[in-house]
Amino acid sequence: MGTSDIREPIQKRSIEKKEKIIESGFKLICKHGYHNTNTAEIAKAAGVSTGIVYQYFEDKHDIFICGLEKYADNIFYPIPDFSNEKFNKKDFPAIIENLINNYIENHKLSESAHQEIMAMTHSDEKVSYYFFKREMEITEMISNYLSSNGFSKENLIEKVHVMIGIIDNLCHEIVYHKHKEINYTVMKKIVIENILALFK
Amino acid sequence: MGTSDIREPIQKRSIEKKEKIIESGFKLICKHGYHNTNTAEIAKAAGVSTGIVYQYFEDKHDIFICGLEKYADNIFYPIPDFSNEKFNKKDFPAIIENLINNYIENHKLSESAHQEIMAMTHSDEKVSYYFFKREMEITEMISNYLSSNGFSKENLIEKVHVMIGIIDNLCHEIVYHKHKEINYTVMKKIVIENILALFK
Amino acid sequence: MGTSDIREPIQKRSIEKKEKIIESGFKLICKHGYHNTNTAEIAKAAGVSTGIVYQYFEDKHDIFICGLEKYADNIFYPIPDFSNEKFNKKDFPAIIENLINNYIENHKLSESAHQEIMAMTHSDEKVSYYFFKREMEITEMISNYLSSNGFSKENLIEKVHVMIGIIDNLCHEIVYHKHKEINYTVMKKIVIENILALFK
Amino acid sequence: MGTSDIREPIQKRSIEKKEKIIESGFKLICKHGYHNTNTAEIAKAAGVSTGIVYQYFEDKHDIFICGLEKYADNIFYPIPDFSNEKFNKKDFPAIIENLINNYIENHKLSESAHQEIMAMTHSDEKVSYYFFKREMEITEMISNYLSSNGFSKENLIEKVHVMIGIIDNLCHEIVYHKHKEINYTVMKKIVIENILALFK
DNA sequence: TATGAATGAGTCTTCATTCAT
DNA sequence: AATGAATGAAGACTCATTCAT
Repeated sequence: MGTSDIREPIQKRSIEKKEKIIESGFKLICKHGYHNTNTAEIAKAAGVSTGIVYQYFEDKHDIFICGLEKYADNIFYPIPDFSNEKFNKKDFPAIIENLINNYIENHKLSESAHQEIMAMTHSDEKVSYYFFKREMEITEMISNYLSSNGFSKENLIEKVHVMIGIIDNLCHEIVYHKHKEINYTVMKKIVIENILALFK
Repeated sequence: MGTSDIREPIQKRSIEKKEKIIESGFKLICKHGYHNTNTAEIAKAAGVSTGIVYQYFEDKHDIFICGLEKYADNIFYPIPDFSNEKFNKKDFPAIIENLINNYIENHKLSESAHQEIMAMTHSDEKVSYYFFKREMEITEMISNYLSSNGFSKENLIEKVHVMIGIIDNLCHEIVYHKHKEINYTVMKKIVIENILALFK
Repeated sequence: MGTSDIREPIQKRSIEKKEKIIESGFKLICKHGYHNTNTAEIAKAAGVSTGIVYQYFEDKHDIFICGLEKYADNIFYPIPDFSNEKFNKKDFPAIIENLINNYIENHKLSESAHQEIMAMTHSDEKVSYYFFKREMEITEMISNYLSSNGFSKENLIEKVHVMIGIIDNLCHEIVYHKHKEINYTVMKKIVIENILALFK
Repeated sequence: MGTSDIREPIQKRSIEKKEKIIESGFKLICKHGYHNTNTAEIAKAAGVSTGIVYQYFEDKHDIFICGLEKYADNIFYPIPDFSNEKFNKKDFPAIIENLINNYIENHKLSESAHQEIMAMTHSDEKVSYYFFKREMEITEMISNYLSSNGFSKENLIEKVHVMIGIIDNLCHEIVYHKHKEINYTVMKKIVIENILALFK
């Protein structure tokens, strides 16, 4: 009846428990899909009873959203390790390569999370909202970074957005080993060159 | 599983009925998601009884796979309208633009099918297999086309694959209007230039 | 998702099945209380599966309401067996006695239904609405009957309402044998005299 | 069941705490219904932890019964404010009116308690027992009072019982405003006259 | 072939009660 | 004595699949 009796844990033990549920739940959902994961499994994986789950979360969906908020940074678009210092134009290739490697690492960590989230994007407004917001945030962040390093502002947003897409695709290929016909070392090289061309 | 009692319809009426179920089912599943679509809805949309569905299909999953096989060509990677004739290098930009427009049209038609399929890709081996296979087929098809038009075979597969990814991303952006910050006309222009650069 | 997929049975078999669920459900709920009766029990008592219950009814509550609508006439206030003919003033005592006997019969039949319904009256608007409406209907029906037989219209509604209350109490006493200290034959006689005095 | 570990509080603080739980619990249960009130709410309303509840009470049901025992006097049948002095026959109407007003006050205070208790009466033997016992006690008390004031003992119990029922109904009507068609001032007048007639 | 009524296992969620602290 | 986190059994409801007709 009340709007929500969700308890916000204060004690360290409880906080850890809540974190554990988010972690286990999000992991399972990402691995097997939202609908193929039930609350009993989540509770079991987190080492708690089913009941306690509902003291910390509204419902199953809430667990997923919490996981999204918690891990999204690392899943979608890792915040580039931009030092505040200006970079030299000749370092740009290295910076791109670094960015790519970061992405790949993240994709490896997040396993299938990315795809599950993409999946829910079109049937779940909350997921969709979060995903798109995050995508734009990172686009703007990179744009600003490049802009403050002397890159032309003209169509910068669009260029960065294209770049992110390219990198994202590359990562998927590499992490999920989608096609044996593709030589990933070559592909990576091509991607870098392509991005450099993009910013001329 | 095991021996099945699935009837392969011979009569025209029956064939049409089966096709209708595939069409309705696939459409609904793509629109609302696999788990948000139930067999009753599918049957109703197809104008048949729930019972008959199980005479044509193993189970609900089977309907989706059949839809995948039937419509995937148009959803994922439309077969480029390559005439067998050689093309002139100076026509390449136009060909690319054409390819992009084709893609966009297809995405519009298939609405959210693409995302739903991607979603199931990681929890469903059959979907995954079909998707990856198809992706590679089209990559090779385009590669061959370019190769036979004088493009260097060196890393061609990889280049084409990168290109497809870029186009795919562009289409998503345009079709789903994901971000209001992005100017899609500009983005499209950038993508074309970028692809041209890719093949130098 | 749709507003309701409740099926209205057309075939005789199905209609009977729906009736059976209402009957079993209402009986159980009245006997053990709404919260002490679960859907599995209702289904079992009706000789059907739990699933089918939800094809005919919105939810458990709906079953109860249907039972209410179906049986309420007999439970609360049986429609008095008023012939259209005028009655002679000297027959009034007999008519009252008849009314009382009718009530008692009904209470016996409905067992504890009456109390369960009263119980839900204050936490369930639908039940409450139905109950009060019915109560007034019968009050007005009797008022009209008496009025058309020459009884003064002055405060007639109120008098009838008081009368109904008296009869209702008497029935409860008699049917539930609430108190061994009470001589029910005597009580009944007193009630009749009291009602006569009411209408002078 | 069996031996219990229920602690009977001795210290003043504890006694107060137990009283508070009874009060809060009984109030909530009467207001929202037994099944719509959970122990967490009761504990919260009483300003104690959920755990402590089970040191003072067997279970949730026990809280309600304790409330019943504690407050029933005021809910069901308020002890008439009979002075021991004899009353004059001509004061009888005033005494009746006083009794009625007392009842109405009590009903207003107890809100829906009465109905909730009636509700549980038929699915709960303990409640039932207590309720019926109490009802008879008050009947006898009033009977004795009237008897000692010169009223004939013949069928006195039954008459008083009928009277209590009439008053009870009146109170319900007035307190819950059940029907807008009824003029309560008139109804009250009729009831008084009716009761006077009952005792001639 | 076709229907759609029927099944019942499976899922989310609640809550009385217990227990570690 | 007290807390409130934790338990887990129980219940409402859904839906893929089967079956009587």
